[in-house]
Amino acid sequence: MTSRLRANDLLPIGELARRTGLSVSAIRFYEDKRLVEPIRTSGNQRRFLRSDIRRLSFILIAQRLGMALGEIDRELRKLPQGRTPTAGDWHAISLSIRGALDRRIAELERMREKLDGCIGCGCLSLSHCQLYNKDDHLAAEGPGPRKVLS
Amino acid sequence: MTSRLRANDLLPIGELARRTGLSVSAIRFYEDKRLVEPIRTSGNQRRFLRSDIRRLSFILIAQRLGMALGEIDRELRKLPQGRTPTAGDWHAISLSIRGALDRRIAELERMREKLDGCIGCGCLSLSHCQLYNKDDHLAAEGPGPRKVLS
DNA sequence: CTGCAACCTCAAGTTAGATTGAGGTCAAGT
DNA sequence: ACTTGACCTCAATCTAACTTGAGGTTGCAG
Repeated sequence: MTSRLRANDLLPIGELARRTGLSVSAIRFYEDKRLVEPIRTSGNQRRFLRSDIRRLSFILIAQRLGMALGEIDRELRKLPQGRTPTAGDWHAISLSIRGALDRRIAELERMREKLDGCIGCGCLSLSHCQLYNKDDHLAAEGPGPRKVLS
Repeated sequence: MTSRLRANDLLPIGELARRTGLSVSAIRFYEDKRLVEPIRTSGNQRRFLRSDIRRLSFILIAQRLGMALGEIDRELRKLPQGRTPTAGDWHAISLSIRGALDRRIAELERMREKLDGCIGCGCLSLSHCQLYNKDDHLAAEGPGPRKVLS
């Protein structure tokens, strides 16, 4: 409870885990995927910037919105290199995921309409049912039968 | 092009694959998971009922709605044993997945509202942001950090 | 009756997103 | 100096949803 862990304001991995709710192993995994890039102490221990808390929070939020780590990475790369992101930087990224969210909702709503048509006719038949339409491939989420739906 | 493959109206696996757009291996995989239960010829080849086309179509549709095979299995088990499902049977199941779809859309809409709050404040901070709220664990879809979000 | 496509089984590989474990090091308190 | 907890790496394991491949059989057309 004593040592204030100031030391240039860098956080060890356990601290970051505590503050984000992520597990230590998950954070290391994200480093592997280059979603965070901590510096190292002379003793080879990771040290994170305070702004990485927000970075990891963003990852958690984006995942809940259904984004894959790859997409999240792409968003995060829009952040400025070299300087700590400002509220404005995060704001821009938030707007971008708001767009993704809108599209996902719209997709599901289209599915719902089609399903309603199907409930009406009771069909569920590949040859007639609108629900099975390879062209609007909404299957961006979840594994699914890869060959067929991707 | 000659042999009519009537023979009691049973379909070999390749036919079923052709008609559903699934791969042969995927259908075998689904049999493994007991999502379809074909009978066998004396030579140990699978033979499917015509109604299995619809059954597999349902699987495809439900997957696009974001359902996992396990859930889909649970739905399919509501179908009558022993007799070929009627349009009414499928209708009931469609209603049930319509409910699931509604819930998913509602969840995403709640996320959107929260995100809007966040865009307003530009925070994305775990300690203040509503978006990070462990209690409404919407993370029913996609992998995500299991320990944290499930 | 032969050829060949379509079928069979079973084991291993794939991707995403992590977790778990073994074996070892670092650093802070006493 | 010692102990202990936090940290390190690296390899293996897990789930979902399949695919791929090896090696072998079936069944229908000619």
